Amino acid sequence: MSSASAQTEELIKEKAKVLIFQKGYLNATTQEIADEAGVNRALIHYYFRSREQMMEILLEEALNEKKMKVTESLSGNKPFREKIANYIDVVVNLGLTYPYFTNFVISEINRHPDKEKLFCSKHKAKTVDLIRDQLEAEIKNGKLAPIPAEDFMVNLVSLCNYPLLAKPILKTIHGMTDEAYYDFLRERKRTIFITVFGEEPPQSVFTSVN
Amino acid sequence: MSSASAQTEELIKEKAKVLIFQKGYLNATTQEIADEAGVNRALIHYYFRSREQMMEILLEEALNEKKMKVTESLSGNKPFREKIANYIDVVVNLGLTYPYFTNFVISEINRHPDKEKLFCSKHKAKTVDLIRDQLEAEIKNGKLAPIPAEDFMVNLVSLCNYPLLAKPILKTIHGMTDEAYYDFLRERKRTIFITVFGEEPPQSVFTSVN
DNA sequence: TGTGGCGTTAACAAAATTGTTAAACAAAAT
DNA sequence: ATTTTGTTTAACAATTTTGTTAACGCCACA
Repeated sequence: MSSASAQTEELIKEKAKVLIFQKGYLNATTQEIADEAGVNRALIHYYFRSREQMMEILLEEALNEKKMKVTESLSGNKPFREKIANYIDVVVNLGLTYPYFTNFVISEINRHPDKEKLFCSKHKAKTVDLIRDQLEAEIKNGKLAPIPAEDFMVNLVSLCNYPLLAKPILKTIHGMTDEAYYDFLRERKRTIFITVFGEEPPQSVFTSVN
Repeated sequence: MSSASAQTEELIKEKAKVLIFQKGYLNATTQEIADEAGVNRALIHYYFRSREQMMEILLEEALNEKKMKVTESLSGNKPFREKIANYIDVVVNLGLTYPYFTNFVISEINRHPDKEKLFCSKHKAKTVDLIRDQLEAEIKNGKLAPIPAEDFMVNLVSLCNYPLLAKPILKTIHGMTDEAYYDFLRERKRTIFITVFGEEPPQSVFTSVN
């Protein structure tokens, strides 16, 4: 596999992700993807055989990246609040670059219900389990209002993901530019923490966007 | 317009909504819609001229229904918490029947950015304004932790909508049947209230699903 | 009874999208 | 220099999806 080849293949995947996961053009045609990458449409078939196979690769890659980052944010011997702060940071940052990724995954599941388990079961089940013990300990110690781990996680996921997903709507509501919207989201990391815990986050645990 | 005609037209719209907003088949073809309604595909063109025009009608109808219900839930002289409880109730119930409606709206906005303002601007801007004064009064009276109206609203919207939208994922995570999932969501109405206010809702303000 | 309008249908046409192929091209190896 | 290998392209073919049309059936009503 020559350098040029690897480059082109990567370019196509990259631009397809931009078009679909970033710009939210969920059903981009092969022509539109080729245009975005500035290459001939036939190359998509040369490298990926078919549109569908390319999609599967895109999905798997993005899924793995997210899975890895999320799992890491919730692993190790860190204190509970630090883990959750990391999680918020990671998910919001990912969402800032690929706001429509979740949207895409959901659409895919609806179109191919058989692949459902392939997508999330293993990974997400683990996510809840990564925090369950610590969460219950916090509650026992009176440091957190009692709440089932499932609800806590759903709250967290909702607060992190929805504002990214609903970007065009929220932007219009508040009459924001892209720039202002990103500022708003960065601020929201703290707001999410406060909403979930009822108190301020430790220190400046949140990173800025890449 | 004869009775049969009105019936068929309504049937097509109804079934299209089921397919797209309820089953999440976002890019249903005219054939699939016709099949769902059990009619000849040509009737879609007979009644709506083109697929696109039908979509516009579906969108407008669903949007108006939601707008009306949401606005009503937040209007009148009711106390703040009652309004918010009503809002949660309405949005979650709507989401139970049309979980992918928001998803669809977002996709549409991305495909046709020019229509953006048509969709939400007027309606949603009003939504925030419907609660701003009362929210600020609550904070002033020490009945609610200080929070900007925008953030409060985004929290609320996120917590209400995301779990519906992510139905297939969440169902898989917790290994739920459809039945169990609906129970979970009904329970969540209370959870959302508690998350947002940090305390229990008034009484049994929440209705069961229709 | 038969005529006209309306809803419905199947068959066809057009457009959009995906997939294939053969030839042109470039770079490296012989 | 020539072959070889791998990349890119334009042109074509196949498929899918949308849109159109002409004919059929049905019912109300003259």
